[in-house]
Amino acid sequence: MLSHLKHKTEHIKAIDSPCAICTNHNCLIRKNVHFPEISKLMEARKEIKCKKGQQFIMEGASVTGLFFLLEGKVKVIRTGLNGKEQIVRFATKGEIIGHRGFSTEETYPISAIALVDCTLCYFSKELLQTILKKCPTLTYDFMLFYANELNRSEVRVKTLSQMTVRERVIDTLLYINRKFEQTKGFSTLLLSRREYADYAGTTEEQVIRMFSSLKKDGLLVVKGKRIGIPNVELLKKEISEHNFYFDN
DNA sequence: CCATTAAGAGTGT
DNA sequence: ACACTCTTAATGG
Repeated sequence: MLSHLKHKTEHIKAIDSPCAICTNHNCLIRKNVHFPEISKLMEARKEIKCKKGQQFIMEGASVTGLFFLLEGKVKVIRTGLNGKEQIVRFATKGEIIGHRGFSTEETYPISAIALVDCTLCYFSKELLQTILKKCPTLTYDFMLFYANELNRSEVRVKTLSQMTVRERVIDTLLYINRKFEQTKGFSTLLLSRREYADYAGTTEEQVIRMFSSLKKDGLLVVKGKRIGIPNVELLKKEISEHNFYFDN
Protein backbone atom coordinates (compact mmCIF):
# COMPACT_ATOMS: atom_id res chain seq x y z
CA MET A 1 0.00 0.00 0.00
CA LEU A 2 3.02 2.27 0.28
CA SER A 3 3.25 2.24 -3.48
CA HIS A 4 0.54 4.89 -3.53
CA LEU A 5 3.02 7.34 -2.06
CA LYS A 6 4.68 7.62 -5.41
CA HIS A 7 1.70 9.42 -6.86
CA LYS A 8 2.18 12.80 -5.29
CA THR A 9 1.08 14.85 -8.25
CA GLU A 10 -2.22 15.82 -6.66
CA HIS A 11 -1.05 17.50 -3.49
CA ILE A 12 2.16 19.22 -4.46
CA LYS A 13 1.42 22.15 -2.16
CA ALA A 14 0.79 19.82 0.72
CA ILE A 15 4.30 18.43 0.60
CA ASP A 16 5.92 21.74 1.55
CA SER A 17 3.74 22.37 4.55
CA PRO A 18 1.35 19.50 4.95
CA CYS A 19 -0.25 20.22 8.30
CA ALA A 20 -0.30 24.03 8.25
CA ILE A 21 -2.47 24.27 5.18
CA CYS A 22 -4.53 21.22 6.05
CA THR A 23 -8.23 21.96 6.02
CA ASN A 24 -8.86 19.30 8.61
CA HIS A 25 -9.16 21.47 11.70
CA ASN A 26 -10.30 18.61 13.90
CA CYS A 27 -6.86 17.06 13.66
CA LEU A 28 -4.93 17.17 16.93
CA ILE A 29 -1.67 17.69 15.07
CA ARG A 30 -3.14 20.51 13.05
CA LYS A 31 -4.37 22.25 16.19
CA ASN A 32 -0.90 22.28 17.70
CA VAL A 33 0.97 23.16 14.56
CA HIS A 34 2.45 26.31 16.13
CA PHE A 35 4.82 24.21 18.24
CA PRO A 36 8.28 24.03 16.65
CA GLU A 37 8.56 20.35 17.51
CA ILE A 38 5.55 19.63 15.34
CA SER A 39 7.55 20.44 12.24
CA LYS A 40 9.41 17.18 12.74
CA LEU A 41 6.11 15.39 12.63
CA MET A 42 5.11 17.21 9.48
CA GLU A 43 8.32 16.18 7.77
CA ALA A 44 7.94 12.56 8.76
CA ARG A 45 4.29 12.46 7.83
CA LYS A 46 3.40 9.88 5.26
CA GLU A 47 0.32 10.26 3.17
CA ILE A 48 -1.30 6.97 2.30
CA LYS A 49 -4.05 6.48 -0.22
CA CYS A 50 -6.35 3.62 0.52
CA LYS A 51 -8.91 2.21 -1.84
CA LYS A 52 -12.42 1.12 -0.92
CA GLY A 53 -12.42 -2.21 0.86
CA GLN A 54 -8.72 -2.09 1.58
CA GLN A 55 -7.51 -3.08 5.02
CA PHE A 56 -4.75 -0.87 6.42
CA ILE A 57 -4.61 -2.13 9.98
CA MET A 58 -4.49 -5.86 10.67
CA GLU A 59 -5.58 -7.18 14.05
CA GLY A 60 -2.63 -8.80 15.78
CA ALA A 61 0.00 -7.09 13.66
CA SER A 62 2.76 -5.32 15.53
CA VAL A 63 2.22 -1.63 16.12
CA THR A 64 4.33 0.65 13.97
CA GLY A 65 2.39 3.88 14.13
CA LEU A 66 -0.86 5.70 14.17
CA PHE A 67 -3.23 6.93 11.48
CA PHE A 68 -5.17 10.15 11.07
CA LEU A 69 -8.02 9.97 8.65
CA LEU A 70 -7.64 12.96 6.34
CA GLU A 71 -10.45 12.05 4.00
CA GLY A 72 -12.83 9.15 3.73
CA LYS A 73 -14.79 6.73 5.85
CA VAL A 74 -13.47 3.76 7.82
CA LYS A 75 -14.84 0.89 9.85
CA VAL A 76 -12.89 -0.38 12.84
CA ILE A 77 -13.52 -4.02 13.55
CA ARG A 78 -12.41 -6.69 15.94
CA THR A 79 -12.82 -10.42 15.65
CA GLY A 80 -15.52 -11.77 17.92
CA LEU A 81 -16.00 -15.16 19.49
CA ASN A 82 -16.79 -17.47 16.61
CA GLY A 83 -14.82 -15.54 14.05
CA LYS A 84 -17.69 -13.09 13.63
CA GLU A 85 -16.56 -9.61 12.93
CA GLN A 86 -17.71 -6.96 15.33
CA ILE A 87 -17.68 -3.33 14.28
CA VAL A 88 -16.24 -1.32 17.14
CA ARG A 89 -16.76 2.09 15.58
CA PHE A 90 -16.89 4.06 12.39
CA ALA A 91 -14.48 6.88 11.64
CA THR A 92 -14.83 10.05 9.61
CA LYS A 93 -12.34 12.68 8.55
CA GLY A 94 -10.18 14.01 11.35
CA GLU A 95 -10.35 10.93 13.51
CA ILE A 96 -7.50 8.89 14.90
CA ILE A 97 -7.28 5.21 14.03
CA GLY A 98 -5.05 2.68 15.70
CA HIS A 99 -4.63 4.60 18.96
CA ARG A 100 -5.26 1.61 21.18
CA GLY A 101 -2.18 -0.15 19.97
CA PHE A 102 -0.27 3.06 20.34
CA SER A 103 -0.08 3.01 24.12
CA THR A 104 1.69 0.04 25.69
CA GLU A 105 0.32 -2.66 23.42
CA GLU A 106 2.65 -4.55 21.15
CA THR A 107 0.01 -5.42 18.61
CA TYR A 108 -3.12 -3.74 17.24
CA PRO A 109 -6.27 -5.00 18.95
CA ILE A 110 -8.37 -4.04 15.93
CA SER A 111 -8.50 -4.09 12.15
CA ALA A 112 -9.37 -1.06 10.06
CA ILE A 113 -10.95 -1.20 6.62
CA ALA A 114 -11.70 1.66 4.24
CA LEU A 115 -15.39 1.94 3.37
CA VAL A 116 -14.67 4.40 0.57
CA ASP A 117 -11.44 5.65 -0.99
CA CYS A 118 -9.45 7.19 1.84
CA THR A 119 -6.49 9.44 2.45
CA LEU A 120 -4.57 8.72 5.63
CA CYS A 121 -1.81 10.54 7.46
CA TYR A 122 0.60 8.13 9.04
CA PHE A 123 2.99 8.89 11.88
CA SER A 124 5.45 6.46 13.39
CA LYS A 125 4.98 5.46 17.00
CA GLU A 126 8.49 6.40 18.10
CA LEU A 127 8.39 9.92 16.67
CA LEU A 128 4.96 10.64 18.05
CA GLN A 129 6.01 9.51 21.51
CA THR A 130 9.01 11.83 21.62
CA ILE A 131 6.91 14.75 20.38
CA LEU A 132 4.24 14.07 22.98
CA LYS A 133 6.84 14.43 25.75
CA LYS A 134 7.79 17.87 24.50
CA CYS A 135 4.43 19.25 23.54
CA PRO A 136 2.02 19.52 26.50
CA THR A 137 -1.02 20.89 24.66
CA LEU A 138 -0.81 18.09 22.14
CA THR A 139 -0.52 15.57 24.96
CA TYR A 140 -3.48 17.18 26.70
CA ASP A 141 -5.56 16.93 23.52
CA PHE A 142 -4.60 13.29 23.27
CA MET A 143 -5.66 12.73 26.85
CA LEU A 144 -9.05 14.30 26.20
CA PHE A 145 -9.42 12.11 23.17
CA TYR A 146 -8.62 8.96 25.13
CA ALA A 147 -11.01 9.97 27.90
CA ASN A 148 -13.79 10.45 25.37
CA GLU A 149 -13.05 7.12 23.77
CA LEU A 150 -13.19 5.39 27.13
CA ASN A 151 -16.54 6.98 27.91
CA ARG A 152 -17.82 5.95 24.51
CA SER A 153 -16.84 2.33 25.02
CA GLU A 154 -18.46 2.26 28.46
CA VAL A 155 -21.73 3.54 27.02
CA ARG A 156 -21.39 0.92 24.32
CA VAL A 157 -21.25 -1.86 26.90
CA LYS A 158 -24.58 -0.74 28.27
CA THR A 159 -26.11 -0.44 24.82
CA LEU A 160 -25.09 -3.91 23.73
CA SER A 161 -25.89 -5.66 26.98
CA GLN A 162 -29.12 -4.00 28.08
CA MET A 163 -30.93 -2.73 25.01
CA THR A 164 -33.31 -4.82 22.94
CA VAL A 165 -32.58 -5.64 19.32
CA ARG A 166 -34.99 -2.94 18.19
CA GLU A 167 -33.28 -0.38 20.41
CA ARG A 168 -29.82 -1.41 19.29
CA VAL A 169 -30.74 -1.09 15.63
CA ILE A 170 -32.28 2.34 16.25
CA ASP A 171 -29.21 3.35 18.25
CA THR A 172 -27.03 2.31 15.33
CA LEU A 173 -29.14 4.28 12.86
CA LEU A 174 -28.92 7.40 15.03
CA TYR A 175 -25.18 6.94 15.48
CA ILE A 176 -24.62 6.74 11.73
CA ASN A 177 -26.97 9.66 11.22
CA ARG A 178 -25.16 12.02 13.54
CA LYS A 179 -21.70 10.92 12.56
CA PHE A 180 -22.02 11.09 8.78
CA GLU A 181 -23.48 13.75 6.53
CA GLN A 182 -26.67 13.33 4.60
CA THR A 183 -27.63 14.45 1.15
CA LYS A 184 -31.28 14.82 0.23
CA GLY A 185 -32.33 13.09 3.43
CA PHE A 186 -30.21 10.02 2.89
CA SER A 187 -27.02 9.03 4.66
CA THR A 188 -23.86 9.44 2.61
CA LEU A 189 -22.47 6.32 4.21
CA LEU A 190 -23.63 3.23 2.39
CA LEU A 191 -23.51 0.09 4.50
CA SER A 192 -24.70 -3.44 3.93
CA ARG A 193 -27.34 -4.83 6.28
CA ARG A 194 -24.60 -7.10 7.53
CA GLU A 195 -22.50 -4.12 8.57
CA TYR A 196 -25.42 -2.57 10.43
CA ALA A 197 -25.82 -5.92 12.19
CA ASP A 198 -22.13 -6.15 13.04
CA TYR A 199 -22.32 -2.82 14.79
CA ALA A 200 -25.69 -3.35 16.47
CA GLY A 201 -24.71 -6.80 17.70
CA THR A 202 -27.41 -8.68 15.79
CA THR A 203 -27.83 -10.71 12.65
CA GLU A 204 -28.36 -9.48 9.12
CA GLU A 205 -31.90 -10.88 9.04
CA GLN A 206 -32.99 -9.05 12.15
CA VAL A 207 -31.68 -5.79 10.77
CA ILE A 208 -33.62 -6.37 7.53
CA ARG A 209 -36.79 -7.14 9.47
CA MET A 210 -36.30 -4.17 11.75
CA PHE A 211 -35.77 -1.87 8.77
CA SER A 212 -39.03 -2.93 7.16
CA SER A 213 -40.78 -2.62 10.51
CA LEU A 214 -39.49 0.92 11.02
CA LYS A 215 -40.32 1.69 7.41
CA LYS A 216 -43.90 0.60 8.04
CA ASP A 217 -44.07 2.91 11.05
CA GLY A 218 -42.80 5.79 8.94
CA LEU A 219 -39.68 6.17 11.05
CA LEU A 220 -37.30 5.14 8.30
CA VAL A 221 -36.99 5.60 4.56
CA VAL A 222 -35.28 2.73 2.76
CA LYS A 223 -34.23 2.81 -0.87
CA GLY A 224 -31.86 -0.08 -1.39
CA LYS A 225 -28.67 0.81 0.42
CA ARG A 226 -29.77 4.39 0.91
CA ILE A 227 -31.12 4.90 4.39
CA GLY A 228 -32.93 8.04 5.48
CA ILE A 229 -34.41 9.19 8.76
CA PRO A 230 -37.36 11.55 8.13
CA ASN A 231 -37.67 12.62 11.77
CA VAL A 232 -34.64 12.14 13.98
CA GLU A 233 -36.39 13.36 17.13
CA LEU A 234 -39.18 10.86 16.63
CA LEU A 235 -36.71 8.01 16.25
CA LYS A 236 -34.80 9.20 19.30
CA LYS A 237 -37.98 8.96 21.35
CA GLU A 238 -38.18 5.29 20.48
CA ILE A 239 -35.15 4.54 22.62
CA SER A 240 -35.09 7.45 25.06
CA GLU A 241 -38.24 6.20 26.79
CA HIS A 242 -36.39 3.60 28.78
CA ASN A 243 -32.81 4.61 28.16
CA PHE A 244 -30.77 7.70 28.71
CA TYR A 245 -29.53 8.97 25.47
CA PHE A 246 -25.86 9.65 24.88
CA ASP A 247 -24.39 11.53 21.97
CA ASN A 248 -21.26 9.64 21.15
C1' DC B 1 -24.53 -2.65 -25.08
C1' DC B 2 -26.44 -6.80 -23.62
C1' DA B 3 -26.00 -11.21 -21.27
C1' DT B 4 -24.33 -13.96 -17.77
C1' DT B 5 -23.01 -14.22 -12.94
C1' DA B 6 -22.19 -12.90 -8.38
C1' DA B 7 -23.60 -10.48 -4.33
C1' DG B 8 -26.89 -8.65 -1.46
C1' DA B 9 -31.79 -7.89 0.04
C1' DG B 10 -35.97 -9.70 1.66
C1' DT B 11 -39.21 -13.42 3.45
C1' DG B 12 -41.03 -17.69 5.16
C1' DT B 13 -40.17 -21.71 7.90
C1' DA C 1 -30.33 -20.18 11.70
C1' DC C 2 -31.32 -21.93 7.11
C1' DA C 3 -33.16 -22.10 2.55
C1' DC C 4 -35.10 -19.96 -1.08
C1' DT C 5 -36.57 -16.09 -4.30
C1' DC C 6 -35.92 -11.71 -6.12
C1' DT C 7 -33.30 -7.54 -7.19
C1' DT C 8 -29.27 -5.14 -8.23
C1' DA C 9 -24.49 -4.58 -9.19
C1' DA C 10 -20.23 -6.39 -11.58
C1' DT C 11 -17.96 -8.61 -15.25
C1' DG C 12 -16.81 -9.75 -19.76
C1' DG C 13 -17.36 -10.49 -24.55
